[in-house]
Amino acid sequence: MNENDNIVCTPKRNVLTEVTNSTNNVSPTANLKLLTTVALQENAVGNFNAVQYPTPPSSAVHRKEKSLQILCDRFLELYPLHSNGTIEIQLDCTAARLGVEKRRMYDIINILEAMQCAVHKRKNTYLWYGGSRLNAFLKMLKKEGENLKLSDALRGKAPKPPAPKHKTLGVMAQRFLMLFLVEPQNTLINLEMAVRVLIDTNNKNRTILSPDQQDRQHKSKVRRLYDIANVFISVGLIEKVSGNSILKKPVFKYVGPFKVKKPIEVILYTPPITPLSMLEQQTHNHILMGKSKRKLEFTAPNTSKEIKLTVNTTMDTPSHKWNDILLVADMELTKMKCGKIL
DNA sequence: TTCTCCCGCCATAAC
DNA sequence: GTTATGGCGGGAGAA
Repeated sequence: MNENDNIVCTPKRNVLTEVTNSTNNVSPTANLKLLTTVALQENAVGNFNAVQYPTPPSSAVHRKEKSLQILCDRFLELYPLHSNGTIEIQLDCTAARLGVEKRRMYDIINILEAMQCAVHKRKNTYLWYGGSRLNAFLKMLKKEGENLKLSDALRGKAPKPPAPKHKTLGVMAQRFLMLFLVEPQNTLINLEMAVRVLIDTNNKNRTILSPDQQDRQHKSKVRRLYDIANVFISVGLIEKVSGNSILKKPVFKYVGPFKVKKPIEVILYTPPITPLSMLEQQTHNHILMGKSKRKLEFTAPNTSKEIKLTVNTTMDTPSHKWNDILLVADMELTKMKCGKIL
């Protein structure tokens, strides 16, 4: 008898297919997902002391039920925007509680971090501020959007802002939001036009990209904006407006700063929403700036001057303005189509 | 057929 | 060297 016979071999990955009744091999990520589910079920029996979200078999879960918007909704149930003080978020635990892969948590937390709802504290750990600093940050974003002349860039009257080097998703989220903030209330923006403003077409790499590569890059950015838009909808910053007569594709409208999710949550969690003072901002700047090389462009207001600016909340924007913006969108799409043909 | 966007590979940063 | 993070695009469900 060989002594190696007593050594327990590492099980083959596809052994879990017996549990899932799948005939296919199980990837490492799928293994993790399954283990997470099993852990959840065991924790449900034990004392997990948390809201449980048992994960139904993937075959029973519709695509829409797994959307980033719904996932973010559930995330915000765990960590409300109106929570008092700061909460420490363990990313892996949160992913397990929501029954999703950790990768999906990065999608959400990166966007929320870009909105200063959270800050990366250390490995696997984020500090959750909720919406406490959102109002002040939106004012800063509006100012920055004006500096970047995004409103003019939207109409082709100004150069597009330079491409971000790091934290693309977060930076794109900030810039996407800027587009709404620099425009009057009820301005409709669609993803195609947003992408064309947010992507720097003059960067060096652009010149060596083939039309096919450019097309793929464009589509990739649109995909990212869908992700961002879904999180923004969940947060209550924007709404999807469908069924307009000019554009077939949905457009988005700013409805922020952010919504109160449910009446019961107002009772449980909601203090009055108060803009963060500059003093408080400065106190936390060292945390917000971080030391990561993967930085966001805008992390905190820099001057007291910026705090004086207000977000345009005019409610009586004339309806012809909608048509104006839709016309811009239509022109952008037409230009894109023509450019593609040429 | 096109739109929407989930999923997970894999490169890079962080440790 | 290992692990954490996040860019990216394939491809499948929804419209």
